[in-house]
Amino acid sequence: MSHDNRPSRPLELAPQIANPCQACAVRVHSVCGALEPAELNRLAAITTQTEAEPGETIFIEGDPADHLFVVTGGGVRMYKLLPDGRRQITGFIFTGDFLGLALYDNYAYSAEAMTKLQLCRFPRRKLEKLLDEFPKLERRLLKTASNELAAAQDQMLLLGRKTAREKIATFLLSLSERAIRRGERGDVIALPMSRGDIGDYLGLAIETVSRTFTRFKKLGVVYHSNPREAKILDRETLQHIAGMAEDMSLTATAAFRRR
Amino acid sequence: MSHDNRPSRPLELAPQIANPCQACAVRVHSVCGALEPAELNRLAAITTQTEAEPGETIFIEGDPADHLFVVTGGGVRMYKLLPDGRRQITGFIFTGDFLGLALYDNYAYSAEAMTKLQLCRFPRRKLEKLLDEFPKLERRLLKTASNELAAAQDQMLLLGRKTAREKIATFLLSLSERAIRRGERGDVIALPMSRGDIGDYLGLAIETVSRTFTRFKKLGVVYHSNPREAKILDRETLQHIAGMAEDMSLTATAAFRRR
DNA sequence: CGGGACTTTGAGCAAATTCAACCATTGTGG
DNA sequence: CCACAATGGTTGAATTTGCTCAAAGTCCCG
Repeated sequence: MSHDNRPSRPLELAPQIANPCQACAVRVHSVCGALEPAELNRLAAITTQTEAEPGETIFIEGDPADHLFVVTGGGVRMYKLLPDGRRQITGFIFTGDFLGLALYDNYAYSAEAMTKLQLCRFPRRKLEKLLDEFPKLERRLLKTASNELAAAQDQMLLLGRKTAREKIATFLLSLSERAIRRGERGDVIALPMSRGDIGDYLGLAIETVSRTFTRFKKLGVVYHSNPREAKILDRETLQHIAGMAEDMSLTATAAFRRR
Repeated sequence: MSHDNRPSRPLELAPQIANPCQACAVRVHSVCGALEPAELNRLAAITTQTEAEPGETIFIEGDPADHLFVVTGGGVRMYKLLPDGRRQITGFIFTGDFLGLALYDNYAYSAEAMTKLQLCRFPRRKLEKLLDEFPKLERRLLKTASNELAAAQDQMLLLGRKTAREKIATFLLSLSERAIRRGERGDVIALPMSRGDIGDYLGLAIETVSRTFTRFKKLGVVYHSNPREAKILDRETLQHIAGMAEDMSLTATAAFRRR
């Protein structure tokens, strides 16, 4: 258990030799992509590159929200806890994603590295100053927030109204879509998170996650070479199981049904 | 069923005699509060005041997101549907709240009037132009989005990990806190939504909502003079049942527990 | 080779849902 | 003004989904 690893320390490397943002591979996918190369210097000036080990805590719910982050490599789980230890993972974050979007004084959730992690860290105060200067950046952040809000609503639908099978199917498909969006192949999916993480993300017990995976495997829908990888064999069926909420915008007729 | 009432029509009143925003009672509580009285004219110029009847649809998930709204009177439910009609209510919105925060092309959810409703309607394009002009407004919107994101995460915790009793207790307390924040009394709570709405908001069957209310009543925690009103008799116990996730920031020790 | 963490599988159980009546309130037409 | 339909809410019984508890299997690392 590595929760006593408090927020990470600056990287050992010399930080500002050249502008690290210029060379950053994930820039285009992330908020930083809103800025012109010339403007990037201003961003680079307030950036500290840091790392974290698997299991290490980036910040804890309730901590003063002094920093915002961009993940430049690795995966993060965000979560909230109940006093008795029950945990809800509110999201997984991967390379290129923004972490810590909170314009309030304290983090609303905790964040932990799932894998070895590289991060860019921005002091919140300084970043807010930069927002005043570059409206483009602020607009981008607003769109990011808007995006996350939509994702959160999808997740509410999943948590509140989908069955275990539907939850797992939706989860696999959304990981697949995320991969495709990043130009990776969509059929072989890496699962950097544990069964427990998946359960706490989908509102299921760890055993239910495992059983459901097994069921999908027996159905021939998914194949696992090992627990940390899933290969989608029958996307059609998976989409069918997931409930296909995605098609809603097209059908729209269902909006007239009530239970 | 009144779902064929499509987006509402302009109010009968002469719209621009004086600046209606100047006199607006909910301004301070809402995004409009970000602007100086002088700047309000610009906002007023793109505003249309409209109304809607109970049950009337404001917009449907997937519709082009042409307008944003501020609720100036009444209550709204936002929801998403699965193709088979299962519904998840993603939030209730009341007087002073912003509706339709979506900087993308289509609404991510549907919105329906729960009560007789007054709204200010802003064309999205024009409002976005105004954002360029008034960074204050954009910052306010970003804070609003940030806020909603935090609320969405709380709701995920509730949906994924709380029991029926905890859900109902949390729901009552959050309605109470909202009322207090608005300067109303916190013990007598109006429930403008039906049991079905509450169930679809909390991820419960309608019968479970009803049974849990009855249980609370028998426990002497809550009293209902009628189904649309709840009076909190024993706030302590209610908070205890709710799981008190709110205190997390103080205790923090629980962050080290795992299941 | 052995310990530990994670995963899978099985059996029994419990919380919440479903199905089915019944009750209460409101509005309508005779 | 009353009867009664309609809507929404409550209550009960049976069922089910997913959880808990328990044990065994797998993989990784030292």
